[in-house]
Amino acid sequence: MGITDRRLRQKEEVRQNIICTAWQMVMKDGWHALSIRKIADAIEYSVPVIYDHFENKEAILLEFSKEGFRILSAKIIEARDKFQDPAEQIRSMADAYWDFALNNLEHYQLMFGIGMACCEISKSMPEQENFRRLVSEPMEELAKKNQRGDVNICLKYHTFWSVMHGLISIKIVGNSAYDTELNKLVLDDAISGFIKNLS
Amino acid sequence: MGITDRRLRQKEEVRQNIICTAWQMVMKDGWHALSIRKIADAIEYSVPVIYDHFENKEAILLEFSKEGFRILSAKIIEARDKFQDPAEQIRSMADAYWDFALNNLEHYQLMFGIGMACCEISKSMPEQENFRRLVSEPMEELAKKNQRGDVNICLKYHTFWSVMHGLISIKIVGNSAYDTELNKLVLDDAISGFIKNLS
DNA sequence: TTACATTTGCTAACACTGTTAGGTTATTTA
DNA sequence: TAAATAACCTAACAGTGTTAGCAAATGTAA
Repeated sequence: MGITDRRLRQKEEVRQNIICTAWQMVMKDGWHALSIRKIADAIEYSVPVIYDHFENKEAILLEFSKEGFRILSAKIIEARDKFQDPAEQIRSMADAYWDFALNNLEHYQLMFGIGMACCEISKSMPEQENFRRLVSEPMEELAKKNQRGDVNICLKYHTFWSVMHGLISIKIVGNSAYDTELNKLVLDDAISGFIKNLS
Repeated sequence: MGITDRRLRQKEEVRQNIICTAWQMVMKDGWHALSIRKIADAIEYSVPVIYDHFENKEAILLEFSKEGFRILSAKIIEARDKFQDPAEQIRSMADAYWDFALNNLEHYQLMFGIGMACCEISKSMPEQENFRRLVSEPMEELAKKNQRGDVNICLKYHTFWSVMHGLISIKIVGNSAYDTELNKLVLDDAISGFIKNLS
């Protein structure tokens, strides 16, 4: 009885050791630097031992993804319970979501699969700058037309792109969980609101 | 003269051949299945020839990212020029953006780095379902409070998440191109509009 | 205490990956 | 015809995830 207990405990310890070591690697050099061999080296076990605890490398990364959702949920609850008014609750939860993503960047990236190949887009990519200009121009025009000298076009551009990109990212990652028609409705809804805000 | 011309032409042909073959692979098995060796095999050249045309594997993928931006820009222009009214232009551009992303999924993924590890989130991930419920509840409450039986909570949840996720994705990928303060403003702006729409 | 069974852990290999050094062959220029 | 250059290949380096098969330690039962 006690013997099997201890064994299970020791096995769990090794498992935690794997996760902990893996996380240190992800934090230090990013998720792409994670390697089964390096983990095995660090925990001073041979490689196949890792496979006694995890089916494959992806399963380890999935662990962090799940952990991320757990942390996020906790933060969301905490934020919600600060208020009674539902509008305030939503605002508070949005803040919590935002803070979580920024403070747990690695978690968030693994949760939603952000930043794989073709990173470093930001620097000197004329294609992106061109796109930005194209989208901004009509916004500027609309603002001018409505005598809205106060609006920050750069900000509006970001809002616009965020709505678009966010919706699409979610559709791609969580494929077919919700149908395209609904997503289109969300888009129309969001963009209508966007334009209204600019008028 | 003509000789160097032909050489340049032939070199360009090989380059195009590499890109074309690589793209076929990406379309067939996804970007993760892309392999320098497989490309070399397909174009019937040895591996180092690839490196005469591209610095590394990422450079090939970057080519598709750039191509994606070119296609998107063209679509955006096309959509814009259908209208004179800027509000209509924005709406049209949003539609074009949407269509582009759905019709050029591989391009879009490479452009913004979506869907790396930890895919297949959709299926049976209680953590995500839990999160969805948590976020939806106050929305439902707010709608009820304002006697808005018409609003689709599922839709609102998606809009909410899209704004959040989109903003954050962009911040992560295009790191430090725009400062955090601006992004926070965008968030507040978007969420305020969101709540207003729900009242 | 001995014999068997089970768990645990390892070595070594398979089949890949991106990348590059160095040499060979063919083509072009002087 | 000889030197220079470009084109191209072989073979290797240093990794990667994953697994088959074996050895040793540990537990259980006779």
